Amino acid sequence: MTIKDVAREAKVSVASVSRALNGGSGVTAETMDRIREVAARLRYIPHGAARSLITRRTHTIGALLPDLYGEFFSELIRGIDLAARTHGLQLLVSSSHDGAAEAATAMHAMQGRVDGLLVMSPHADAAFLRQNLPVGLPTVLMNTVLDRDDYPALSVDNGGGARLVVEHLIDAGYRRIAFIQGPAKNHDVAEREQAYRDTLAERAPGTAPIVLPGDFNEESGYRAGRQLVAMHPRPDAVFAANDMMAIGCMAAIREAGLRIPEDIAVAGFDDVPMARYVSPALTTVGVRIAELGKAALEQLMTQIEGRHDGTPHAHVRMPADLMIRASSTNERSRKT
Amino acid sequence: MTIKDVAREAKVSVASVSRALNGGSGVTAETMDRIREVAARLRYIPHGAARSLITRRTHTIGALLPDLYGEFFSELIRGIDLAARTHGLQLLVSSSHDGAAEAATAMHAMQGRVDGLLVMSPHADAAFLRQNLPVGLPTVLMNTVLDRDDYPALSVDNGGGARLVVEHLIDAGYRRIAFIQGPAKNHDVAEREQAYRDTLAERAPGTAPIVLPGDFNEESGYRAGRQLVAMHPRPDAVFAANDMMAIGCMAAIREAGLRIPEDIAVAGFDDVPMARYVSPALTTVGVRIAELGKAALEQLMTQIEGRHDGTPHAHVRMPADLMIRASSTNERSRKT
DNA sequence: CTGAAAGCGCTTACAG
DNA sequence: CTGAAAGCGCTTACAG
Repeated sequence: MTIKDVAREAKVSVASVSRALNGGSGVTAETMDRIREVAARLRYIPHGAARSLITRRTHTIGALLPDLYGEFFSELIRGIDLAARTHGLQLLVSSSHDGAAEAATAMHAMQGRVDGLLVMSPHADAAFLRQNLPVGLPTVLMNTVLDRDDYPALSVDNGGGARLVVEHLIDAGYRRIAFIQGPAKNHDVAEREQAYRDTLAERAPGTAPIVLPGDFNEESGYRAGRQLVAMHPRPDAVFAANDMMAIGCMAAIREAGLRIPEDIAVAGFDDVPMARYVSPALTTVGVRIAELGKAALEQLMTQIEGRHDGTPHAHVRMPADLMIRASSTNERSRKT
Repeated sequence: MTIKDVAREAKVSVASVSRALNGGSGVTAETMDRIREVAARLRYIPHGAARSLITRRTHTIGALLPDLYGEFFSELIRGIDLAARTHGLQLLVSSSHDGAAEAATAMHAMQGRVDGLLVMSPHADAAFLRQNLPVGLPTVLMNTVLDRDDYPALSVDNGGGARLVVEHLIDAGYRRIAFIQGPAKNHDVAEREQAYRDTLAERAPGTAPIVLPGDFNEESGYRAGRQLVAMHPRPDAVFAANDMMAIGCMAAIREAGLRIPEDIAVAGFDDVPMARYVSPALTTVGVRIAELGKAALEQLMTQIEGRHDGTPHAHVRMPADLMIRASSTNERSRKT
């Protein structure tokens, strides 16, 4: 069932069918009606690949993400999808690029299938991108390690968010503040840890950083919590690099018979929906993930539509908001 | 940068370039090496749409979903994506088809872009599908209203899961069991409600069903909870059509100064990750969503590869598991 | 092994 | 307004 079948059945050329079905300029009303009637009757649907080949437009954007699973990516995809819909775009997603080779393959697979690319990848350093991105394909980077480059980039303000948490804990009177790390090479985590160390040094000089390993999963937070409660002196607050670890850590603290936040305050990062529901509710950093996705897509659209003015692309930081909840607000606050 | 550029630079025909880059059978090792070297140097990447047009393969499958957001869809997409990766397939997602027209447009947009389609849509009745699905495109239905048709279908065993919940509550001694509905025209909800009514009639004859409206959002569960606690006689258990409403309902019960499960037991449906973390932990039905996605994709693959034997497609029900947690296990159980 | 040619399904100048 | 023709970038029989 192709445009030829419609043309034959309607007794016109394929050119007329094409015109009738694409707005109809250049055909009489009668011709158009007849063609449309035939197309509908034959259930003709234009072939996307063929159309893309000639129009150079796919009305699709690609999203290369480390994963599709979990609160964070669910929310990110939602933001991207919502914005994409307002532009009439489809979404081609690709995930789990464990290695650089896989990430490269995924990028290549986008060639000729998308009008632009949204990339969030731990492999996305400058050399890798230059080597593997289809040339000329508009691209926007998300949560990238690049501070400024040929590509526009948007990131969560990890440093700013972490700073707000540590300042809040210090203001609430906590001093021995531990940090639970995320995956080793994760750039977001590195920024959060750096801000933790810097803020501690600035606002509570003389207090030593206490850093525990983690991997973003709840279990690693639980393990860190077990270590934590056994320390001498015991930390009186813990800042986990994400919410799931903070929640795992809370379980370990409770198991040890300690109270939150009286004995140990807990804070996380991300503000996943669950953060509001755990008990006590978790103090955390809201990162407006959907907004990040939306902003990235809008930035991509200005590139696709050629509206970018050629100036170097700034690296936009999405603001992070401190969400103070019960896990860090001691009624009998030590300060004041 | 097309295959022609590579051919010119390597001083061969485009046919040889094509052969060298697709496995290399039919070219000498030297020719192949030279061509590949040139292709790499020129950073040539084949144009996906052009290749799809001639090979009739896109190595992409489409997923039409009502939404991309939330635990359920996140998990579903994860299952689909994981399975797709093992087959080397990309994923084209489309969501939020509020109306039938939008759903039709989304289906049409898949034509020529995917090798097969996974459809989960409230608009997916038989007539609509026959009218709008690209003819000849392998399709698998998920959570459909169709019991058996020309399309293979997979669903959560809503009835079985709901039955398990109600039986469990009755066995635990609860009798005045209320049900909180989901969105009006949702077929999953209808199946759950029917099983609730049936099981109640069978296992606790004479007890009247108590049905409250809801829309799957937490707030509607909260509102239902407020109604619930004000009833005379007050229900002693509530079964919400999904977990988020159950969680909202729990908040209302607690606010009324009542205990869970001593005064009112609560159960949900879905087993979202959060269900384990609320306090008390929520009794619910685990629906193996990722497995549903994976099974749907595998079913689609047998169709795409022409392995289907032509017999009518069965409607597969994915088993649902009762997860008994503290929200329904009264220490001082009335029965025993 | 290698290349010229046809063709996938469409759109769009170009004539008439 | 309408149609014949070229062409998008690729693959694959078909000859040589």
